[in-house]
Amino acid sequence: MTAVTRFAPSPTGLLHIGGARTALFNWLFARRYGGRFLLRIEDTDRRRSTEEAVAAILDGLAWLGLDPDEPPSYQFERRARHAEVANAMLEAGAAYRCYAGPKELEAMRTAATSRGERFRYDGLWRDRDPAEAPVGAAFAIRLKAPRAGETIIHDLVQGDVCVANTELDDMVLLRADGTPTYMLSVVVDDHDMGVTHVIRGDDHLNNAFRQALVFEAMDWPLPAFAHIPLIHGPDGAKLSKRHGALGVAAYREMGLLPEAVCNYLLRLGWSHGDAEIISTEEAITWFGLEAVGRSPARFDREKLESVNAHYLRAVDDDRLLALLEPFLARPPDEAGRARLRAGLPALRPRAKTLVEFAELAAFYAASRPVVPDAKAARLLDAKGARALLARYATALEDTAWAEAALEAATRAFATSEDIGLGRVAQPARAALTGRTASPGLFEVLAALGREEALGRLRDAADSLPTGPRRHIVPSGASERTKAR
RNA sequence: GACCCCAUCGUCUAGAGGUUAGGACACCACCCUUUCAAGGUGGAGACACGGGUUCGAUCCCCGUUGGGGUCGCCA
Repeated sequence: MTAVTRFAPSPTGLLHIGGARTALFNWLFARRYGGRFLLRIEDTDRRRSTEEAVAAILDGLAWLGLDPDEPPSYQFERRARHAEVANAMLEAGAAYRCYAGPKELEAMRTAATSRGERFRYDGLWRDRDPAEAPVGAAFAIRLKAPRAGETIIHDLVQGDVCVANTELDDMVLLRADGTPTYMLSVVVDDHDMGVTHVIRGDDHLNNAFRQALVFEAMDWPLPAFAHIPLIHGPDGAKLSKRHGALGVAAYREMGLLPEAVCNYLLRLGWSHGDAEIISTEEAITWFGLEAVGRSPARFDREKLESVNAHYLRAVDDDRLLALLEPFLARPPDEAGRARLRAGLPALRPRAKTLVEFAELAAFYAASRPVVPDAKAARLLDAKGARALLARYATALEDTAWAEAALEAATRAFATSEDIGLGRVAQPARAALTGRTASPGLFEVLAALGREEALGRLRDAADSLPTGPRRHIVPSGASERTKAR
């Protein structure tokens, strides 16, 4: 089988998470069956389509690595072809001219609503003698839909879905201004592009019936349909602005990795046994529409971040460093970058996102003097802490600068001071990182390097108490000054 | 409201007539421990309800309830 799939977004907003998943499934399906994945920008709504939205879609797909196999096509450019098909249908008697104006349609709609019915065009001009048409008036071309029987879609995900043709109305194919509607354009384009599998959101399932009618009217082969369940927000309703329907760019800014986003999205509505972390290669060999679930899934940010944490550990150092820099408050200097690189391994299991990672890594990138946060300051201001750090720095001076040796030296120092390891580790951590929580002390010391580490220790030993009320105290009295 | 779709732990899901109903995220406890993580061990936690079919239903059928989607000369 040679599959041709397509992703067909309308450029009226961001590439949101649902669209991204639709694109992913289409991309995967094409890869799986050695076919082609196409991108079609459905920009026939001229008022709402924007250049920025097109750019956002292209950028988003590129970031996710879901590149189309051919340059994107733009639906509006094919309007002449669409009109041609509409006219062919008119010729064939599969469509007719409708002269009903907006006011008449509105009346129909309100009448239907008041009767508690679903609005359907009532076929006013369907069988009317064209001779009665107002001369020179604008007309729309409507599909002459069957009025009896039923239409069945053999959906690859939803199964056979059947609807009575009385539910379907004579939809507009070509507007009064001569532009094609979505319903027409989609069918013509899917046919002309040779699309074999239409994989899209469940919200299009109802459209599939109408589109099937057009395929039928033109005697074109029907593509296979696969309507995948929508992604819902935490409250169970379709993901929308309400939940902050974010573009994929927002996920990048949250510090998420594209491979993590793809992995998470893949598992939303599709599964392969107990597999959770799935590489792209595995996804391509495993993916299939038969394993796509039928029920909608809720978006869970925590799980996404957990998947991201997993991928964060696997990113190689160079890429991670590059990824991290935009998230750092200020770009590190050469030495800072080297410290950061050395500190990477111990940081990896501690961050779920690049934002968190950058936050945790800041102390490596920053240069002296380290400014302690409130809790760290309290530790440093504790009685005897600064003097202890001074002695500790001295004790480390001749130590070989490697984790094991540093640990041995530190333990020996604690023993000589007759205190527990924590009593020296905690203030040292505060001096070294400015925080009370950090990677292990010895990892930090090693990554910082001898000069920087001893410098930071002595900076803290030499500085004055940093409590909220900073008074200048006579030297020697500092130990009695309580930080409160 | 009409039409269509859906229904297993809080969430994502495995399961395709017989299972102690499995895994993941989150949660709780313990272990490890210089802090925070990570890791390890353990725990709590689900088949919406009612009828069928069957020797036997999470699984098949019907209904109920609940949730969702669609009802444009938007896409």
